[in-house]
Amino acid sequence: MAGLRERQKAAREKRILQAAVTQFRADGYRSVRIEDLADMAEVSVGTVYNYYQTKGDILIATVAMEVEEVLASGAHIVADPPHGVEEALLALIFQYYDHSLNYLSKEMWRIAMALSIEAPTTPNGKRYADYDRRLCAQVTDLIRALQARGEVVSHVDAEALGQLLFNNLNQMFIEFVRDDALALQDLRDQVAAQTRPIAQLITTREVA
Amino acid sequence: MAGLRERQKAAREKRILQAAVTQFRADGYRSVRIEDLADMAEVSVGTVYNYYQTKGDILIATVAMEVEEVLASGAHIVADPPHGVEEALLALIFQYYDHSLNYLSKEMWRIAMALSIEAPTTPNGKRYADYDRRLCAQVTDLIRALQARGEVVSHVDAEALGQLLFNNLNQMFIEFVRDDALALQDLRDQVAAQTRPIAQLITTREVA
DNA sequence: GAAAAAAGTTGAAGCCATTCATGTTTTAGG
DNA sequence: CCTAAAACATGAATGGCTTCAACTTTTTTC
Repeated sequence: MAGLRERQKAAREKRILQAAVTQFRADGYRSVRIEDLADMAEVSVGTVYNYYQTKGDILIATVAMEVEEVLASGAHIVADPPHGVEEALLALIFQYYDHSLNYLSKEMWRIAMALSIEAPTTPNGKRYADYDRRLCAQVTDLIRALQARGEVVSHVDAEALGQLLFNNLNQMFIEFVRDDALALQDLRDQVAAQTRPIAQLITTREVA
Repeated sequence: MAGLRERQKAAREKRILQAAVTQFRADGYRSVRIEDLADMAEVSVGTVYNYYQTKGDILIATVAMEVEEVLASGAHIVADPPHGVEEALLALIFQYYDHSLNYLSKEMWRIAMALSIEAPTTPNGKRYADYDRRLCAQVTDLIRALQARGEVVSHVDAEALGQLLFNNLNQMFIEFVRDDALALQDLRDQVAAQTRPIAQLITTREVA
């Protein structure tokens, strides 16, 4: 069985993360001070820094929970995609989008993305970049699956196309979180409009 | 003629910006303190803040110079694109890329991008977002020009495709500046691989 | 079960972007 | 030219993230 020390550590880390998820959503990342988290988690400021290297680290930890869920949902779609190239691609993309605000606010996404760009060599930055890579791989995998089913023409480069579509959906997501006025439906509509022409171009044609 | 006050103001602003360009490149944005810029520009810290709202503002002002040049170069290509869809698209994209490190370091780009995502409602954030919009419009314009010349099939949605290609090149540029080890040539190769298949798909075929 | 060692906690101090009350320089009016 | 008003410069003070030397608690050893 785990020693006392180990249990206390786990409990403290959990309390800090819980405080962060609650406070960041309620008051906004910026106005939450480390001292607030420390108070709510009933530890000292110094202790917060024993568990997380920076304030941004705490945020990334909350983002990580969300992305892990998104990746898991995405895997189901890749394993058994809907029929039709457009339908399958949009199912995966919309899955990402619809999930994205479950635990996180737009502000939290903004800061997390900014961090990953600004400080790419930190553990945080790498972690976020790695999630991007896995999401991108999932899009590529979907295209491969559609090729295997004969729905996508076999001669297109699945990897290049997967990257292109992922980069687009990712950039559009950035625009979505940048503008608080933009609704999820707007995002869906725009990305659908961008993805559809590509879907049509790569769909296998009946050889009449 | 301009009054003394006006001339002094212009001179101070110029000295501050000059100090910023020099110091940010030499020592890195992060390690340059406002006090350093103030010293080099021979003004006080408070004065720096009379000319720029935040440290990020000063950075964005340096980025703005670069982007204006890039847009101007891009306009030439759009006005008279090389022949061939792939050639024309890559000419424009590579123009952007090759220009990008003239005055700015990768770190400066990273911070500027992070700022524009993190604080989208500030004048800075909006300014950067606006540059993105203009660059995107340029890609779209190029596609329209190629359609007008009959090189791109007329039925594709130039705007949707322009956005898709721009989002891709932009995202790839983010990855480029995120990784100090990545060379300009790597970026060019990767984006070429992603753009080429699309170029082929939208190129007008001879009707045999 | 007592003492030494290991592991972890603590909060005051340091650092730096940013603000603001005060002082100084320039302009405009007479 | 002199003065009032406007515009601007100044740098000490503020606030919040982060660090670190001193202190506690837990574990290990005998």
